[in-house]
Amino acid sequence: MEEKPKHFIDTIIQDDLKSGKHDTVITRFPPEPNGYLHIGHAKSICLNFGLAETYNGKCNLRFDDTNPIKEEAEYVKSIIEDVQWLGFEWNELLYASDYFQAMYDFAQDLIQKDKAYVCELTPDEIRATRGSLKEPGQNSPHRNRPVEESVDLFQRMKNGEFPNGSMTLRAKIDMLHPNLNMRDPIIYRILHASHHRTGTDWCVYPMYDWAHGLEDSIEKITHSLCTLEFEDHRPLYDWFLLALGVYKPQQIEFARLNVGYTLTSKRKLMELVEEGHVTGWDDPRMPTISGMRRRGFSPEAIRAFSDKVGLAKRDTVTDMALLEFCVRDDLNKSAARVMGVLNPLKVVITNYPEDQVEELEAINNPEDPEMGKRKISFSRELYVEQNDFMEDPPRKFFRLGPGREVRLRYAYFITCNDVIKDEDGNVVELHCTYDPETKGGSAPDGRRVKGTIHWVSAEHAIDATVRLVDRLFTVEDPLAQENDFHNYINPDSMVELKNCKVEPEVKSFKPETRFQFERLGYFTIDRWDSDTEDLVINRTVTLRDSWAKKNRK
RNA sequence: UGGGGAGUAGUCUAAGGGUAGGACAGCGGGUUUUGAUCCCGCCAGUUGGGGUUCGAAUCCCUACUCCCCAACCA
Repeated sequence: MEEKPKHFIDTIIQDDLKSGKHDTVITRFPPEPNGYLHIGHAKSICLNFGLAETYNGKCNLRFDDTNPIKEEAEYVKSIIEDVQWLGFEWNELLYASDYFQAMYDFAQDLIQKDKAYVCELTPDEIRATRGSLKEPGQNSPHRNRPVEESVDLFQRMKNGEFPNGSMTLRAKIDMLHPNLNMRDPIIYRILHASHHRTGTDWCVYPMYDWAHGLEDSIEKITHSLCTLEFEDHRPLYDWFLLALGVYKPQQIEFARLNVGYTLTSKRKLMELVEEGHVTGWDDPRMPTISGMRRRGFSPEAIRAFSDKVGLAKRDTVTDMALLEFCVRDDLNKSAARVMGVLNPLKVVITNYPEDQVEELEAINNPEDPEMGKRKISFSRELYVEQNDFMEDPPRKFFRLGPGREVRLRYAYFITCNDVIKDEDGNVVELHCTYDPETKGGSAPDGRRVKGTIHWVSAEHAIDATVRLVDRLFTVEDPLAQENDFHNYINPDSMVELKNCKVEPEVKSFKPETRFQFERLGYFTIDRWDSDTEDLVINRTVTLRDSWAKKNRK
């Protein structure tokens, strides 16, 4: 608590604690269950739960379920799962719908105070009389109807006596107000719809501005954090709570997170799902929490990222590279290493005995000795990566080429003698010799090799399908382009490789195990599509590759 | 041309009158049985113009640029 504040909201909280305005911190994460949570929500979750954690306060998970037309129980379920997976515990699990009766009662109170009225204007008429950015609005003809009449009408709205759209309850504020939100905003609309929790109990549903402040107030939220677009709503938030004379939390706005080469808009993500550009909300390419999970991102990495992106009030696009850094940084420490060959090229060790098999020792994680060692089988026929061989390599290519010697990781030095091709001239096999003196990978004569490559024993390797997951879009900001964002969907965002050859060790990995294929990247076992018959592996992120980078230029 | 916000290296973010700092990215080097990790170094910034001040990213004026608001969405 004595710590230097991490950002402007942290500063406000520390000041409030110091001044005695509050003696505790109560925050909330208030998602609408109308879609899956994405990386932007992860930032908000980490912020709200993190602040509560830091100051020994509380954070509620509260579903802002005031619009039955868009909300579904499926989304509630996914959101609960996502928050838990990220590793946070809520103080209470709540729903705005828990407060429907209380909100209704407060609305009656507002009418009694002559600060709200039932309006019978149609949606078109309301729009027409709201004015515009530079034109003031006009009063509704029902604005000054007697309180009793509004009381009666509102009750009958609730009782379902009127059709959708025929009436609204509006706050009586100021149709001339320069802030459009203050021009007699609607606080209740008629909706004959079934709600995921309250069924058909209600025919009227509160609007966001009415509901949200009340939810915060009822829960005694100290700091109500939301994104910048609600800055214009703060005067209304305050007006309602002041008008009712109830506890008023402080709303504080921060800039939402944007990340390059992807989208953080629930609506647009839903389009990608519904139009079949991805396989679902949790497609490994999606920036949803469930998508990132399936791709192999760890909760720790996402939390570290949320911490590193910072918090301020300006619109920004965070570099995807930062997210990738956080993922690598965490997985480097935690993920076991194994070997896998994505594009296999057969290698025959011509001087290695036909039926011999040796068990060689390999380190599971050089960053963590606790993770131990394992045995890997070596034999006469192996697979190596196709791009670890070049027929006519440049000098700086530290891998296999005719006459070149390399080290097979944890095994032997081998030298390439013959290149076997098919009739089309494609390299299909290499004939190499090994140096029996170099077992384990070091030469007694002190001879050094420039390259070390990964391999698997042909006889022992198992097949796997590997999905190379890449950025979803071809441009950094798909919404800032001349054309619709659909034009920038990356056609190679997920390339599936069949018949990859991997260490048999991988078969023992449970779904969602995160591991490294040495020299390639971090991978995970797909939580849905993989089984013991058909191993399906997603590439989370590549390793940094300065060789590839050099060649790109 | 109504209202509300915001402008600091390529990106994100500190510094609130006193040496513009950190992270990511990039570049260079060292170690290395992963061209990974790790270590060292470098590059690079206050939107423009005035003013106040010994001293301004910070205070004042002004210009400019960008974002949000006209759902019975949240």
